[in-house]
Amino acid sequence: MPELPEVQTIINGLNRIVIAKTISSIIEKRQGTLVFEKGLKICEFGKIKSIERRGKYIIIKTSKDLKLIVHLRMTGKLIFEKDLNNTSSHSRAEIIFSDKTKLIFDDVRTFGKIQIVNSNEIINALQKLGIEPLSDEFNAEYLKNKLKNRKAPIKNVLLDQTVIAGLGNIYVAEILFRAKIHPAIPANKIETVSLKRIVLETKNVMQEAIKHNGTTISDYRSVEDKTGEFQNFLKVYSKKICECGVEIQKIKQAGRSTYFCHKCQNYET
DNA sequence: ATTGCTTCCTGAGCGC
DNA sequence: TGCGCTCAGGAAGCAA
Repeated sequence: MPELPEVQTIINGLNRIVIAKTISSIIEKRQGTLVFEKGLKICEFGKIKSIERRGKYIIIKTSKDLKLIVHLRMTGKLIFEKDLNNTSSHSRAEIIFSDKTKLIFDDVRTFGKIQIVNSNEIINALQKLGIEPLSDEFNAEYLKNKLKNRKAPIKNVLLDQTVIAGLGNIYVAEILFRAKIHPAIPANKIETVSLKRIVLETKNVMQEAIKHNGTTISDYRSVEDKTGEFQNFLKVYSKKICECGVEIQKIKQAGRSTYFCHKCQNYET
């Protein structure tokens, strides 16, 4: 499931491969994958001018003042393909370039979408996003302020994209393990010294995961169709035994599985 | 304002 | 081999 490091890896790949290519057409292979801004008239898509990330969103800007806003959700992939005759098993949309290459949006579970809007259009979901975990503004003070009225478990609140943009289930588990924080502690009960560890480990985990091209548990692939390597560095997510020798606990929080070590992650604020 | 439940969807893995 | 069941989960929409 693509989270910030996977999305960043994809963007790095796109910037190597498809920047400046001219889009000749975009083909929808499964209805509902492409979402056009209401009333938008498109004559030409233009050239790919820039590719940026915000949270888990990929924002592709073109020379014809359009934005393609891609969200991969659970199983979405953007795979570059040199042969127009080739496709993939779950191709949902294909961005065709004038040089007879294409970018395939492949998505098994079909939750992913590509929104196509005017470059000046402000997307509600993007506007509501919290700050980027790798920015300097993400610090203990920011977190303390954001969490002060949140009594939900810290695990759930860290997954809230309006608090921090880009974390998902795998990385939150790893961050809380490294910060030695129990996932069920109410967010507003966590002391500043612990918040500082969360901030530090969030940045560490994000940087290390980007360095290793993200985490592939099952579906995630880079633009070049390669797996990430950070799965080799995971300490708790989908693990059975902690490195301390104790059995990893698996619980449900807000409908999602949480992995943690009850010995290393004490229920202390 | 905050929280949690449901929904979308397909394929893998499991027991029988 | 194949059937039916459970699980995986990001975020929108909704009710409380």
